[in-house]
Amino acid sequence: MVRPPCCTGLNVKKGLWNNEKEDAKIPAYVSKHGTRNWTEVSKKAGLKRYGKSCRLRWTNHLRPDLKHESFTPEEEELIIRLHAAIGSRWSIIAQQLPGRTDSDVKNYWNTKLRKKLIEMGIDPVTHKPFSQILADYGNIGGLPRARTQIGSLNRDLKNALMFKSEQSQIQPQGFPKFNNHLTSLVTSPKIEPTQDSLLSNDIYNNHQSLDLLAQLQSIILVTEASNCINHETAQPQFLSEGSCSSSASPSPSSPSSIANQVRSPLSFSWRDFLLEDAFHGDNAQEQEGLVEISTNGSSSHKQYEMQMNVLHTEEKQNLEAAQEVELNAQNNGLEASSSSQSSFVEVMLDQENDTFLGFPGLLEEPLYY
DNA sequence: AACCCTTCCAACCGCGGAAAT
DNA sequence: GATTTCCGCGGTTGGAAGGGT
Repeated sequence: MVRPPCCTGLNVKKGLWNNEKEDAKIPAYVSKHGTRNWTEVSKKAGLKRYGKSCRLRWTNHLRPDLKHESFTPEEEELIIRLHAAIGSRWSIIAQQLPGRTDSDVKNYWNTKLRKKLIEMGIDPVTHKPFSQILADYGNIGGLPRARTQIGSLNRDLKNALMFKSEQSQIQPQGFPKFNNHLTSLVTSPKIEPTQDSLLSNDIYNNHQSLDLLAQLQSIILVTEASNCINHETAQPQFLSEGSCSSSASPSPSSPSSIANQVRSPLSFSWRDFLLEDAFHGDNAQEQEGLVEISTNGSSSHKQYEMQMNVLHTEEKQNLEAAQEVELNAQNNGLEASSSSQSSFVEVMLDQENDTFLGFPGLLEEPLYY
């Protein structure tokens, strides 16, 4: 007993939506019946399109709340920063940009921002200057733990190196001269903004955005923490000793697509590398807390439910409670069939106003925009 | 005017998870 | 529980548009 196929026998149309009558049918139907079932929308609105195609047309073009003007510098900055924090999770990034779709953001990144960063000498994947990557590339070669992690430089780096080699002006430190609005941005919240910088408008200057960044970074950590719990034995070389529950065993019943990604020894990831440092936090001066993050053990990042319960270490009761939860988390990790897992990460907090500063080691280094 | 090249973006594709049956 | 469809996401691509020669 299975669902009947929705579109068999239908003479389904593909390609551009250049017929205004087609476009008009979707909003008319959606306003009456909503967007719950796109197959129904397609059928009942009389469109010879797959429901999926109708949904795409609606979400990317016909939705009344969409912005159609070009991206503002502020939006541009936000995209770059969020991309630095969470990578190409366009739907999450787009949620922070009212009126923009994931497709908008993705296209804008691929056509404009990526190139812009490359021309500035910044690797759009790691958000670090190519010169620093090269330096690190040399340094990392000497580190025992990283010997097998370094593969080849990515295509962008190569392109940029070619691009830079064509430039007659070479900057002393290997940094290009910046001449656009991104020039003076420094992303670390710990660094004082210069007067002429755009940090006055910077997202780091309001706590709401800091919270957002915290959540987004948590996605990375939750994802990796989940990997850690489920697949520690499979990928021990990417995670520091002690950063995971050592008693956790892989969970065959809940395979994670992220965790299952085969990480070739040759495919070096800066995110993995930085994350590894994040678990080595050594910031005695910073007030540290514990962030409890609950996951449902599912593989996709969108499935995670996060609780950002900050527990100050100085509050003994909370700490004891946190330790108890941690213990439970470890126990849960032992259960392959457990539907709920927990893990802990350290965070840095601003003691005065109790706001999120970052994860130890993760964003301590400034980004170079 | 014709051709070529680049840019841009709308749409498609494939995947994984959820939901329906 | 098995099977199929639906939905949402990120990556990729085809082709229109624009600019240069």
